[in-house]
Amino acid sequence: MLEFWKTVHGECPMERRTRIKDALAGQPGAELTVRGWARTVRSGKGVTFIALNDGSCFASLQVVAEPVLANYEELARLGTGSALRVTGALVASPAAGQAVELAAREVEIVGPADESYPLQKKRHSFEYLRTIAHLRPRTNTFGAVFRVRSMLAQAIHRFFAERGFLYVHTPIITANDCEGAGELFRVTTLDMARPPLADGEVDYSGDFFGQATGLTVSGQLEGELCALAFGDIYTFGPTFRAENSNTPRHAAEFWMVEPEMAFADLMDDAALAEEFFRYLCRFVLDNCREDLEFFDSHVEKGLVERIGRLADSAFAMMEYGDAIRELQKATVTFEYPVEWGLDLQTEHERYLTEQVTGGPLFVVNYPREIKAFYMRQNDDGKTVAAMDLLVPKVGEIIGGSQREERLDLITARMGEVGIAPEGLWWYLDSRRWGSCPHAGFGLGFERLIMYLTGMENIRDVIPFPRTPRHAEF
RNA sequence: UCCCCAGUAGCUCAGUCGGUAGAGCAGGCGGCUGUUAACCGCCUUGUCCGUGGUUCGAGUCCGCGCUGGGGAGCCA
Repeated sequence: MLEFWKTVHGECPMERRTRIKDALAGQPGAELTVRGWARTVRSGKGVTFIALNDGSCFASLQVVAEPVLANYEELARLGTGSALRVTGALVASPAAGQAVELAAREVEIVGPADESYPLQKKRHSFEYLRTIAHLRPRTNTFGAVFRVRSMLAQAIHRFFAERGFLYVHTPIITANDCEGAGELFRVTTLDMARPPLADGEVDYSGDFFGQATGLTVSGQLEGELCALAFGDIYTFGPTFRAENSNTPRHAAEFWMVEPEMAFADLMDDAALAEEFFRYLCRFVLDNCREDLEFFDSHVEKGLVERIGRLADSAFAMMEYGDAIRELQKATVTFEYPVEWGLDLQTEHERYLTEQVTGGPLFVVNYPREIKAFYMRQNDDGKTVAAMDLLVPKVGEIIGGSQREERLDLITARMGEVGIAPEGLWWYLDSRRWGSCPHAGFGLGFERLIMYLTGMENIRDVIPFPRTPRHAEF
């Protein structure tokens, strides 16, 4: 390929760049070329310092430019944000603050940035940075967030791969409108100005798929089908909810991890969730240390210690019924009533995980009336084998259950809640032949990132977030 | 969707009792032998979110709208 390039262009492509992460770990004396963006430019009388960052790590490399450089005058007036190529020698830094710095021999201004560049070398509010989401990856905070996001995504695959779970790609376009997990975004090629009608309703029979379709709200049902073939599977992909939710914890487009295990019950499910969660805590401590230290000092004090405790300790578990009793004997007053049969409100969940256990807490075996049709009915006739993992600040981060594997019981339950079995014939077939106990859960990927970085708004852990009225970028 | 709060210079914010605005940063000029979001001096910058009203006079008080944030619901 290189030979081909040379015959066409007559020269080599860009010489290999050294990533700043590697340059900072290098030994003095090394000659190298780095490329990146100026974070700050400080000019003294006879020397200019440029903090150069290429996103490969949190830290910037200090480039030292002296007046002997041909374009020194230009460099001394360089604006924050400029893209540069710097070739020079790595030298031990005579000043405190960094072990090594790059003594520039040649600096090319690849892409200048003038004073109208919106990112300044000062603190900006997260709200403002959301309005310039196209530039915010170049900031300290968002650089760290998106590096951690990438590392966590890979850690998730590694966790499941190490345990023999099959990675399944479930459909993004779906005709399931009865999963009961939120409003669907419609997917259609019909003419929205003049849709075909039948009996006053939109007639989707002529639509692209011959029926009404939308974007998936969960890959669980298809995941279950694959679990009943491969044993242990997981999905990891985008999920869409058209709910008009305006909170720091909800987005219209987010990523969800959904493992599903055959021949497993609720306790197996909770055990997997706990092992998974603690693995990810340990992973970021071991692999994202520099970014975590930044979050610890600038976003949430004590973050590293909190995650460290989490990685080492067992999670608490509580029956729903015990949770109700715990709330009823609480001395604080709640806005919403506490009574067996009612769902736990955010204030209740926070009290349990923040005041009662002071850490992650599984609440299990909820009343059947407040949970989804596919959850396995317990022998008491009142509860289902559901579990929620609650964590301080973020609230519910995992929701899961053992699934109802008995055809007669799940069919009866669908009838009770008004879901037509015809639309889910394929799902019910899994209970018709070779059915077995199985269980799984859904983890909100962004909520995990929030919990492990201390970031408090989901819009700040997604590069280009989609929320009501926001689909820019 | 409901409740609460906010919107002032490019950015972060102050603005008292109603008397048409100010600081830091950014930017410009100058200074400084090595700085650490450098520092020092001087200079420039406004549809006070929009709209209607009260008033001699509104950034300030009131109504409506828009935008943002927080809380709630829904949930991951």
